[in-house]
Amino acid sequence: MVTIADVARHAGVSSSTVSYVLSGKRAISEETRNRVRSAVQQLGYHPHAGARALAARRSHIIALMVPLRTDVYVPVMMEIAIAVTVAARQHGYDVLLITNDEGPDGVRRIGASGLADGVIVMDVEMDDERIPVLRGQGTQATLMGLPSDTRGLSCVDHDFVAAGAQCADHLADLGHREVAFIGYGSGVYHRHAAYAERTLAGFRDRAEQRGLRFLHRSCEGTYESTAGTLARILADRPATTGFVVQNEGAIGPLLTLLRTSGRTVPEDASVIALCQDQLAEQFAPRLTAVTGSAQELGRVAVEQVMRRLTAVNDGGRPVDDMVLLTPALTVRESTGPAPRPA
Amino acid sequence: MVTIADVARHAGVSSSTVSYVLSGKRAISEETRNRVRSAVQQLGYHPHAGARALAARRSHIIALMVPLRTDVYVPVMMEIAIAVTVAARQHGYDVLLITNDEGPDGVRRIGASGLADGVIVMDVEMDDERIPVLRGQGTQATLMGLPSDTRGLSCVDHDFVAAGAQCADHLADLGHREVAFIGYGSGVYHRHAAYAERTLAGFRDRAEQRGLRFLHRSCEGTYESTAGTLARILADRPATTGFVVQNEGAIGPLLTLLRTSGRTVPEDASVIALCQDQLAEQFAPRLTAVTGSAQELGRVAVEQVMRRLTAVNDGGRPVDDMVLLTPALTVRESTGPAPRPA
DNA sequence: GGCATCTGTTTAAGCGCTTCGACACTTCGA
DNA sequence: TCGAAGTGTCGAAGCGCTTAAACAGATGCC
Repeated sequence: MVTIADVARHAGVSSSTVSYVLSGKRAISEETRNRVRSAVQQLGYHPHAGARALAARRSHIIALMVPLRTDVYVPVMMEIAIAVTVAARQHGYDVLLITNDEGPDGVRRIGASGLADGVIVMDVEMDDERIPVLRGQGTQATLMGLPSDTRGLSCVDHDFVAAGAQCADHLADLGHREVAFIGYGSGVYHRHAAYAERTLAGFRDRAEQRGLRFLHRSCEGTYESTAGTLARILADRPATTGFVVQNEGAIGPLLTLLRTSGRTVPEDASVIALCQDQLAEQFAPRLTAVTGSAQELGRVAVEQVMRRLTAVNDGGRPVDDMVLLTPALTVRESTGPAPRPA
Repeated sequence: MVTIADVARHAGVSSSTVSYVLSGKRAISEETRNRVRSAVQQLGYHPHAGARALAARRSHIIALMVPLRTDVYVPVMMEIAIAVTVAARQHGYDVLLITNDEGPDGVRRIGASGLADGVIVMDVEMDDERIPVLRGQGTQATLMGLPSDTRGLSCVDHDFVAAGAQCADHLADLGHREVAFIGYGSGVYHRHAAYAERTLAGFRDRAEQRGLRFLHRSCEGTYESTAGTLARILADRPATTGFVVQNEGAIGPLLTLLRTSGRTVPEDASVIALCQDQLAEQFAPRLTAVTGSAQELGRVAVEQVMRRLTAVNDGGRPVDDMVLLTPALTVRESTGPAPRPA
């Protein structure tokens, strides 16, 4: 293994000089700097991570705590995880993957062992058990999601309320009067998952403002469940012409079922999906969709932790910031003007 | 921060004794052990990861290198990543997430810095650039995938050849004579992605053995692409009654298109999907599918690295093992006896 | 010319842990 | 009864790095 001492010897300087060249924390003459740099190159030197963490009391690692549960649309999580990793690397950080099943103890472990300098917590609940631990340890963290009490924490999330509102607006603008919101399975609402409740609230409020009659039905995302849900909707409100689907699994079945029941999209019924653009493009007709950027979410989360880290490092108090990313509505082929009532 | 010295003081022993209690590397009397353990509990001691890595020359971290690319079915990757993380924790290891875009340099960095003790590399190509680096550094690694030269490495993968063969067998058993294989987009084959080529080869060989007439067509996974692909297949071979789909995006469109063209599944046409069971269950009819377990893949990969790590640690030479996991065919509602020729 | 100041570099003291060798004491076998 | 072997604990060295403090030499100022 190549150590800093090897580099120092090779460049004819002391090891502290090498350290200063690499960290830039002290002025070093250009000549020395170049000698050191080329020694580093030639020897293929990489500082030993553990030694660095021990001496500098910073590991240059952030932990990403991901849910183990899979009732949420999983591809998005991977996209976020990758976005976080890429963004972190740009700050010289690596990402440690922790699963949710470790719970509060996981957060404790990471903080107490100095394994990570900061934590990004996904799938945050309103009254998350991990939050008190985070506060107690003074672990620098960013939450993806909005807990009830955000003091001392940074948060970032999609603006689900806005997403819901956009759906209502779009349908209202097209002249629809009776609309239905096909949500996640009932378990998700019983758990009070914030993203589900907030989307629904945003939709509901805007729908009321715009004078829409609307229905919310939960749906497990299988074909049968979707069939049942749709049947109930059409039984209760036969005049429904606008559909918003949040459960990705229900999209395909819904389109098939509408077609089967003799409704053409978008002539007879309009469908808006709350899902990734990539998915929305796969269907026929291509779906009008409201989408939040997973990339952006990951990037912002990393930036928030970094900001907190540098603040603490400079002896300051980190600012608690909180960012809501506005999702975008992309109009495609699945929405159109409401049909004239028969 | 609580250090080992604090624990030692609290328990009235030396810090080396604490270390031995925790690692179990030397015999310690039961009484002392208990005193130390309770001190650890009371103080909430967690060893400093960096210090430990420095002294023991093991970080207790394994790196997982995931592809940045997204033309592969992404949910599976997240499932694997989580399975790896959970399995690693059971061995006292944490998982560091690295993206493919760092390429060989990423592997070099991880190895040289002692950040991770071992690496699991996903999405391995036949002639992967990272392999020589791995060998050169003597980094302990497991590859997910089968490169051409596996000397000095452990590998694990789904047995795609078997998966393809199972599809052919199942269709042949049901009496189908003309079958079509709807694969990934042409880019995947141009890249010589092993999973795609091996599945196809397995299918092709078995289909020939069983005397099936077959066609392979690539497909991008959009509705249009699937429509085009199906149209070509039916134009070339109107008597085709068996379909195998590997591209997850093409499944929904294919079912819709078959229905639209007046073919009922499974009475007029049988469909087998190569995808996750969860996805297969979402369609109507539920799909007969050949599925490899992502969980299992992750678990085996971790076990392989662990085995190598302990071997090296005990001064031995790690054995190169290579495991192919046989996927399972689950018969559901989308396959049935071939229709009698009109 | 002498003193303060600035620049660039080195020296040395740890960071918190593991582990080798030493040591004290007990037990066993001949 | 004595030496050998085993058991349980400790002391101290050292892992590779950072960083405060010291230092040497050049520069500027009065």
